[in-house]
Amino acid sequence: MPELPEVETIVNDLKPVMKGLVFREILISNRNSVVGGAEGFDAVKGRKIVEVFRRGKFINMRFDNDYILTIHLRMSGRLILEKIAEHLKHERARLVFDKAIIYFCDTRKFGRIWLNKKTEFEKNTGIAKLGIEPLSKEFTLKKFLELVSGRKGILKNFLLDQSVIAGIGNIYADESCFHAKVRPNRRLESLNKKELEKLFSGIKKALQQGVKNRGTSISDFIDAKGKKGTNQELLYVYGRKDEKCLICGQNLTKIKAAGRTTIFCKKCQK
DNA sequence: GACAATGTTACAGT
DNA sequence: CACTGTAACATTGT
Repeated sequence: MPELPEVETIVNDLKPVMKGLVFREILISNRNSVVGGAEGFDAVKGRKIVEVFRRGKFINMRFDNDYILTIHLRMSGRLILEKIAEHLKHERARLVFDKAIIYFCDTRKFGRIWLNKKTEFEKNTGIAKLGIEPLSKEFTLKKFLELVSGRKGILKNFLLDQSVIAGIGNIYADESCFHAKVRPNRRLESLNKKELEKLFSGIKKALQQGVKNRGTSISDFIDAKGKKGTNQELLYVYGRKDEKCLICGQNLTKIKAAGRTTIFCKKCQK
C-alpha cells in the first residue's frame, strides 16, 4: 500500500497526537507482526515519545530513553488512531499509551513492528541500507546524476531500489517516468542528460504531489484518522490501464517491468 | 479456479 | 560483483 507520500501523511497525522504520550503496553494478535514479541517492550513501559519521524517507507517513534519503535506497513498495513469499527479489521497489534491507542491493522500480514535501542535500530530494521531521501535538500540534480552513473539495467528497477533512493514504489515510479517522458522499461544507461534531468524533477514532482494530496487511495490506503487521500484523482498513468492518456488521448499501455505492473503512454514516453 | 495487488527479500541463474 | 527473474510471505477481491 504505502509509499513515501502515504507514509509521510501518516507520520504527519501521528506527530501532534503522539508526542508526549506515555507507553503502557503492546497487545499482539499476530505474533509474526512484532519482531521479538511483546517481552522487549518492557524497556519502554512508562517512557514518553519524544519524536516521530519517517525514513524511506519506515515510521519511527523515539522514546525518552533512546529506544526506537519502528513500523513498516509493507503492502496492506495501516496505523489507525480513531476507533472506527470498519477500519479496525485485521488488527495485528495494538500500542496502548496513556492517552491514545494506535491500532496496527494489516490484511496481508507483511507489515512489521520492531523495538530497538537507538544505536541498533537502523541495522536491525533494514533502515541502514536505505539510500537518499528524495525530498531532502541533499537530493540535488548533481547527486542524482552521481547515483545514476556507473549503474545500468531497467530504469524501473533503479527507481524501486530502496538502497539508491528511499521511498519510491510502483505508483510513483510510473508517475515519475511519465513526467520525464521516458518509458519505465528503458535501460538506465540509455537515458541522455536531458532525460535524466526531467526524471530528477519528475521524481520530486510526483512525490510532492502525493504528499500535498495526502496520499493515493487506490485500494487500501487510509490515513491515521481513517480518511482517504485524493492523489488517485491526479495520477497520469498508474491504475489507468485501458484509459486514455490525459495529454495526448492515446490508450495507455500495460507491461511488466521489474516484475511489476507498469503503465505508460507509448506516444508521450520514449 | 486463476490472477493480481501501493513491498521486500532470498535465491538461482546469467 | 552486478543485474534479472521468480518464488515466497498471506489474504482479499475480481
